[in-house]
Amino acid sequence: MDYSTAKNKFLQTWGALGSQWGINKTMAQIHALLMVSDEAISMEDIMQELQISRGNASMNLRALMDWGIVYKENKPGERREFFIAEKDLDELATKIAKERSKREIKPALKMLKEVSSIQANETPAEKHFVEQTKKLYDFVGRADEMIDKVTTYKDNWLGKLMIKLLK
Amino acid sequence: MDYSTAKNKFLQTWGALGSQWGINKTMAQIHALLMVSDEAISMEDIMQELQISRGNASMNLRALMDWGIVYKENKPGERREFFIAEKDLDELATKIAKERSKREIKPALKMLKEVSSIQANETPAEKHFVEQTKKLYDFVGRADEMIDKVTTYKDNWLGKLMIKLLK
DNA sequence: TCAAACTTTCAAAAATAATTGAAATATATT
DNA sequence: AATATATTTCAATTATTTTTGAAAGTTTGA
Repeated sequence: MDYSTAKNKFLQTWGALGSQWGINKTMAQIHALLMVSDEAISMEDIMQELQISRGNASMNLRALMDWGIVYKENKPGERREFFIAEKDLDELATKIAKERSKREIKPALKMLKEVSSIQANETPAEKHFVEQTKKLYDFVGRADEMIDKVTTYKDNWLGKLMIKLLK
Repeated sequence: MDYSTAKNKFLQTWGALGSQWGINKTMAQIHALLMVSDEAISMEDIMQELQISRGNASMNLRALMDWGIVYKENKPGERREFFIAEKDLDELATKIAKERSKREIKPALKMLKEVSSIQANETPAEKHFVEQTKKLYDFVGRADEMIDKVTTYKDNWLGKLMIKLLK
């Protein structure tokens, strides 16, 4: 397999993986492209490489910067903007985890807290509803916390020890 | 907030959360409905409660059973089928993790192995591509492994210790 | 074996999400 | 200030995903 084929395969598969996890395919692909590029890339080049429109490129680059995993880079003497990706994978994972937690998990937790706090009457149905949503609240809360801890401490000694122990 | 409002809010929000993580909204909602129900539910009742068609209910129940997180239950003297959800949340998380790993992560790993194995020439671009995809391969592989271990051992003493230590 | 009760399948329709492209806006240069 | 270059916005279009519903299939029991 040659470089160009490999690169295409990578961009293609990474985009599909993104989709499967609720991330816009183009967004995943732009990030993938920046990840494997040895230098900053202009919007023009991104459009060219992924065959996408200017609007699409602009919007998804904005989203990636909002996530904190892509940065602008200004080249001296160059008018247009260049982009680079966060390449430290631990840092990347941490940012993605924190962002998804904030945007998606935390609101779900809030809802679980609310609905599990209703005054249930004596029927089995209502009692069970409260019981289950309480359990779900505890569980999701713990999982969210754990992901946060695991990503935060991934590169320190404690984390390394744990990860080793888990092997 | 009364029971019916709370239940609706739960089903609604859980469905949205599913969507955000690449899971069919109805599939997430059927599972949610079964999770908080104190008894097995017929397809008819699921259709009724979520206001969905027979085909939709049938297909998504099939998918949930393929994931191994919903089971059929036969009531004596009853012709039609009833459904119950896996209610042990550790077990649920384990099954979801294993299934997503198998369907989505493993194929991505396979691709990363392939594309990072190309014979790169001396250009910085090709060298960097191989370097990055190799790193990605290692990282995704480790993450995949860790999720597997964490979920598998979640309810034994080792896991409990770790989780406590991570607090 | 037949018919009633129930479930599955899948092509067509509907709903949702992503993308385009051109006008508007912003920024830099002369 | 005027012009050129670059970026953003967003209504309209296109693509993708989900849902429907009726026909086909299956199972049970009379």
